[in-house]
Amino acid sequence: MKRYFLREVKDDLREEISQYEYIFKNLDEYMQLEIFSPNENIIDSYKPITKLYFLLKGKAKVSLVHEDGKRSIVHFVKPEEFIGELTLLDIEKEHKDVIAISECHCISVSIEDTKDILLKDHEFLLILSRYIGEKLIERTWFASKHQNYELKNRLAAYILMTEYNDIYSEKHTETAEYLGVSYRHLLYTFSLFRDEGLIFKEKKGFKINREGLMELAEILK
Amino acid sequence: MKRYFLREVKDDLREEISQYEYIFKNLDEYMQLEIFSPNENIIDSYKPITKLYFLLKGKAKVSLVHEDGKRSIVHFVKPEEFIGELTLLDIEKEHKDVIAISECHCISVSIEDTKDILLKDHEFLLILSRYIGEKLIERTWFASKHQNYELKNRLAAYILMTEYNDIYSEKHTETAEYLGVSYRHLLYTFSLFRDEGLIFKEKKGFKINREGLMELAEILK
DNA sequence: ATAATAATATGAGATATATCATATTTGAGA
DNA sequence: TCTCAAATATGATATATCTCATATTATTAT
Repeated sequence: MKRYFLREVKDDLREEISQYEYIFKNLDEYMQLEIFSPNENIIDSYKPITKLYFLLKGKAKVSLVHEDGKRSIVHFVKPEEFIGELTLLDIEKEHKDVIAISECHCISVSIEDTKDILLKDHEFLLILSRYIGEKLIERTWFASKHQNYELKNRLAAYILMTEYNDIYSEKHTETAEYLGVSYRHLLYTFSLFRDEGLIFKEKKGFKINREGLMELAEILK
Repeated sequence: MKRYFLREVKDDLREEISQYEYIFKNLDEYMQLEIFSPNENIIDSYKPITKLYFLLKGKAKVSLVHEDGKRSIVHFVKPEEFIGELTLLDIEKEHKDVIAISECHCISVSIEDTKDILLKDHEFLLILSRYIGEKLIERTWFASKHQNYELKNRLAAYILMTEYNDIYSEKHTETAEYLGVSYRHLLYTFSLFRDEGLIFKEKKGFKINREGLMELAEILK
């Protein structure tokens, strides 16, 4: 992980950051830019969280390990999302791992230094409430669909959600941990999709048949 | 549903309400007391939400109906919880049904009238963020356990969570919709629990064998 | 009190998903 | 380049959970 003070940051990047200054008003002196490499931990579940992060670029996964050793991915963090906000609010007893999937650029501020300011700032708190509320809505939706529909429907929706230019190229291991099914069963469903012409293997990922997948996914709404 | 202005409310009840005035500071003129009977809708998914509620007494269920007609209960609302807060924040496109299970006493304030005040009040927003954040943590935990453990473990944990004086007396229909399994399968698991001496049927509900259930539940942590 | 509706119960059979075993391929680090 | 761990892949078998059918018993509303 590389860390920079704002004044050390190159102009173009500083420009990018300045676009989010309305969130961390007057906290320039506390803001740093941190860059994480793929597979690097942004947050470690066994280390205390000391900073609030705001992701500018990249993708990270939030995951936990169950008592029986299996792992669940509970969220994929994307740009313009916070990391560590529940610790800022002092409501999380045990936190999760956050691991960079691709290179991640984050704004960071020390919780200790900025908590008193942020938690009295109604504009910040409104942004934060909305962010947490949207995550709650998204997770509630996801969990209720998980409870009610089988993998083929959820997988179709997930492929459509993550494809880019008609190519799906997520890792099967991560997909299984996110969708909460065994790797084996995920692969059965992939081979079913291939048999039915819903996906076509390419060197890099799978070409998708959008209409076919939408038909399977639409029951989730 | 019966609705009262604060001034109409009896002294002892007004006393009870005044304990929460730190939440709705200076909004006395907007506050009302609403009383819902069991099975009455506090929120209807097909009607717009116009009020923010704060539950004082009673229990309510938040549920949704899937495209295929099945119902999921996503949350049980208990005293000191909000209802309608995601609408206040303007982030919920489709909201859910909220139905009183027992008689529910709620403080209500009109969103239209109080939004401008509440969303600029950092003390209120901090309370709200924490409330939403705690729900997020709880729901994330619940969903990940659902993905990873089978019904017998989750049911044992749920029985321990809801029992009162060693008696479990939730409705099977609601439990099935909350735990996200078919009613049939829930009943199979109940009869398994009876065979194994984990619960004993009584006139009103089931007597529980706490140690036995804890053994099954402990893997969830 | 009566009818209608919801909740509780149980059986038979189907299937979505898990477990375990094992082999091949890919990618990252020394 | 080589090595080792991770990711991909496939088979065989077990089981957790679902669907549908059908009765009985409580509750609620008229």
